[in-house]
Amino acid sequence: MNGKKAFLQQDGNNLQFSEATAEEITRFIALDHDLPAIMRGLSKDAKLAPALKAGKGIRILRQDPWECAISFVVSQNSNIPRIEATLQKIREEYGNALGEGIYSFPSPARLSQATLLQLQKLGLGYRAQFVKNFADHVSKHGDFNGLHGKPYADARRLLMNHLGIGPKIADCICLYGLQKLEAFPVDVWIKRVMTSVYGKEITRAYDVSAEKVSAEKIAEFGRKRFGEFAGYAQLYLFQWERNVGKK
DNA sequence: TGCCAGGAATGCG
DNA sequence: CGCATTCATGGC
Repeated sequence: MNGKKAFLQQDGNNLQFSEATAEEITRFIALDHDLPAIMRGLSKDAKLAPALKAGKGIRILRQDPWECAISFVVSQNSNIPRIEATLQKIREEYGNALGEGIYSFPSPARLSQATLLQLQKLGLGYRAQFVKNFADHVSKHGDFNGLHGKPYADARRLLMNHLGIGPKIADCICLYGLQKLEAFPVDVWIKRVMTSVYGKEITRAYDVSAEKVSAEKIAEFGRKRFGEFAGYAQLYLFQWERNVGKK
């Protein structure tokens, strides 16, 4: 976090942390999001309420936009264990050693020094080219072109100009990196849970069978249905769907 | 052991 | 546009 290591652990209602300030922790886990108010608003949707209840307390993090972007570019068409392993390799290979086996996430300048071949050797597959292009661009231009100050729709569109960033990953960057809480990323899990929970409504809204509706339609549906905190609805639905079948 | 993975680019009609 | 195919690799 912020190029340093930090430790955080929850003990009941008590949050314990070290090697970071309360302000840093508060910012990272976004305690400024008024979760009770957000839950009150979203739970007016009776179909969403079970997911909210099951995942009670889950929060959207405030991640560094750069790290967030690379992380989600790496995530595309992959699985979570592999994604975590790959990101760990990137940190070990190009980040700074912080002790205790912990490494910082590399800066854009540092990561752009990696060659395409080196990135491919980390197991990135075809995503290596996307990471390379994006690292080169950000290290050259220095920022995200002031994306923070732009409205959600503009930020999303600008992100999608980059190779390897489509609708879903742009939405994840908007949500977790830029704190555009109305973003509603649609992946395979969200597609599944949305068609099973809101199939009727989606069919009515778009006049296509719920199974055939495109990801972009579901994203639009989610934003309209859940409003300014659609991203929170997405997160709870995602967790809910992934935990189906588990205790 | 083949199917699937927190998708996106590309090409086609 | 909207749809189908292709992409590189590892987890299970």
